[in-house]
Amino acid sequence: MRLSKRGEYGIRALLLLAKQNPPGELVQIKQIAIKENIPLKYLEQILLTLRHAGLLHSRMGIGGGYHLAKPASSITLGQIIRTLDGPIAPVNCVSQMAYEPCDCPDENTCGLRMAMLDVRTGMTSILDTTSLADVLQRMQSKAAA
Amino acid sequence: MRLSKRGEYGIRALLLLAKQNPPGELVQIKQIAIKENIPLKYLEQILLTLRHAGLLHSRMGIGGGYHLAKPASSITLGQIIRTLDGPIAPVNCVSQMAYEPCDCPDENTCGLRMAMLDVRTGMTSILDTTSLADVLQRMQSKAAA
DNA sequence: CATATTGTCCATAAGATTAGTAGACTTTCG
DNA sequence: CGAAAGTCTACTAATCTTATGGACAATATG
Repeated sequence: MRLSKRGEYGIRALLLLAKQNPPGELVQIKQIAIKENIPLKYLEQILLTLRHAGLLHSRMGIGGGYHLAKPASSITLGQIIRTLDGPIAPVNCVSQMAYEPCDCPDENTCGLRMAMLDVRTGMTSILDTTSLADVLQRMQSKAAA
Repeated sequence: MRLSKRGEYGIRALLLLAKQNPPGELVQIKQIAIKENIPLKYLEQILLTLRHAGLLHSRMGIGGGYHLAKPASSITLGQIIRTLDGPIAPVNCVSQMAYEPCDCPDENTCGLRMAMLDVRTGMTSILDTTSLADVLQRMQSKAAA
C-alpha cells in the first residue's frame, strides 16, 4: 500500500512547478532536482513521462525548462499517481481504469472484492478530487498558522 | 497501491476459516489450498506468519489443522494486511505503526504529507473497522439477493 | 553559422521484493 | 512404531524499483 519514490518525486516536482509565480514560469530540471533533493537523471525520466501524459510542457535550449501544461487546479494527484505508478487499486478486479477479473467463482459475492472496492473508493475519492492547487492552498493555510 | 498475493491469500484463507461451522473447526492447509486455489507451500508460510502474529491456532498430527485464534468479529482486515504486507501507509511519514520522518524541511506544512495522511486515514478507517465477520455477513446478504 | 545550453531518448544495472519451491524436521494420534 | 499433519529454513526465478550513463536533438545568442 505504498506510493513509490517515482510517484513521490513526481508530485513534489509538480507542486514546485505549481508554486511558480508568475504561473507558467519555466523551471529547469536541475533546479527542481536540487530544491527537492531528487536524483537528476531519475527526475528527467519522471518529468518526461509526465510530459508524455500531457501534464507538462517543456522547452529545450537556453532558457528552457518545464511548466505545467494545465492550471494547477485541474491536475489531480490521482492523475499523477496513475501516470507514474499505474492503476490505483488494491486488486485488479476493483480497478476503474485497468479492470481485470480475479479468479473467484463469483465477483458479485466475493467478500475480499467488496472490502477492496471500499478501500479503492476511499483512496480515489481523495486522490481524484485533490488538485495541485488544493494541496498548495492547504500548505499556505498551515504555514500561516 | 496494491494488496500483494500474500495478503490476498491470507485474507481468503482466514475468511474460509471464519466460515466454519461449528466455529473453531480445524481445517487442513491442504484443504484451504485446494478450495481457494492457493499454492500449498506458499500458503504454509502465510498461515505460519499469521499464527506467529497470534491470529491463528494450529494442531499438528492426525486430525490437525488450523482455526482462528479469536472470534471472527475481532480479527480485522487491517491486522491481517499489516501482518503479511507491513504498514498500511502510502509514505512512512504518515504511518501509525511504523512512522519514519521523510526529508522534507517541515513535515507540518508538507503538502504531500497532508494529502497522504488523508489517504492513509481513508484506508485504515475501512480496514481497521472491517472484521472477518463483517465481510462474511456482507457476502451472505449479497448472496441472498 | 557556431556554440553553449537545455531537454530527449535509450540502454544498462544493482538491489529489493514477490511469489513461489524444496526438503528436512517435529508433533500427534492410533 | 508409523502415518499424518504442521514447522522451519533455505533457495530461486522473475519482476519491479531506483537509479546511472551517454549519445542525440532542439533552441537561443552572438
